[in-house]
Amino acid sequence: MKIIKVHDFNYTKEVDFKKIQLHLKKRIKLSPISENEVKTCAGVDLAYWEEENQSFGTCSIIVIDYHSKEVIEKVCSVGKINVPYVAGYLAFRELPLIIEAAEKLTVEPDVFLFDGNGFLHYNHIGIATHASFFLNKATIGIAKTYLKIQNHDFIMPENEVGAFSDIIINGTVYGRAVRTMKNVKPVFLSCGNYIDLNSSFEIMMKLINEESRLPIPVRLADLETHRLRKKFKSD
DNA sequence: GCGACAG
DNA sequence: ATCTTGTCGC
Repeated sequence: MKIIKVHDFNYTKEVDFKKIQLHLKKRIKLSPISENEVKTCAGVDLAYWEEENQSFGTCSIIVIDYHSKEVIEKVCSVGKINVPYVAGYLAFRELPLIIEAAEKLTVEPDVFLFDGNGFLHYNHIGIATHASFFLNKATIGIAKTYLKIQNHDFIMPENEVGAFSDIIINGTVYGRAVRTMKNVKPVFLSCGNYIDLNSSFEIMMKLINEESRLPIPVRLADLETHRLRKKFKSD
C-alpha cells in the first residue's frame, strides 16, 4: 500500500479526498482576481535526480513583472523526495518543496502558474488548486499532456495561435486545450483557484513568447531547475 | 496479461 | 519527470 504524506495529510492511494476538503473549508475564501489586476506572476517547476539510490528534487519559483516580463525574484528549494509519482496525486509529491520555496519569497505574486492541472483533475484538486490553499493566492494550472478523465477525449484546437476548445465533461467545464504556438502541440489550461478560466486564458496568452509553448515564468522556472540540478549534483 | 498514466 | 544524438522540417 502506498503511503502518501504531506504536512498534516497522511493518505493511502485508496483514500478519497474528504480529509482534504475538510482542510480546505478552514481556509479563508479569497475573491477571484481579474486579469487587469495582475501586476506580478510566478512560475513554478521541479526537476528530479537520483543519488545513491535516493530521489532528490529541486523546486524553482520565478516571479516576473506581468507587463515588462522582467524577473523580479527567484527562489528555490532542494531536498529528498520520498513520495512516489501517482497520477492524480502529483501535489503530494511536489508540494513540500513548493511550499518551502514559496516561504522564501519576499514579494507576493498576484498569481502562480503551475506545470500541471488544477480543476482539470479527477477530483478537481490538481496541483494548482491544491497549492492555492497553502499559498492563499490565485493559481492557474497548465499541463503539457492531457489527463484523460472519464474516458473523455479533448477536441484538437485549430492550428492557430490562440485557438482553443473547452473540455466539457457531463456539462462541467474542466479546462481548455489551447494552442499557444502554431505547429506545436496544445497545452491544457485549467483554473487553479481564485480565478476564472477566461482570465486564466488571457493571462497565459500574454505570457507566451517565441521561445516556448509554455508561459514565460513557467519556462524560466523549468530552465532554472535544470541549472540547479547540475549545481546540487556536483556538490 | 494488457493498457493507462498531470509530473 | 528522466535516460539521450541525430535529424527532419519550417
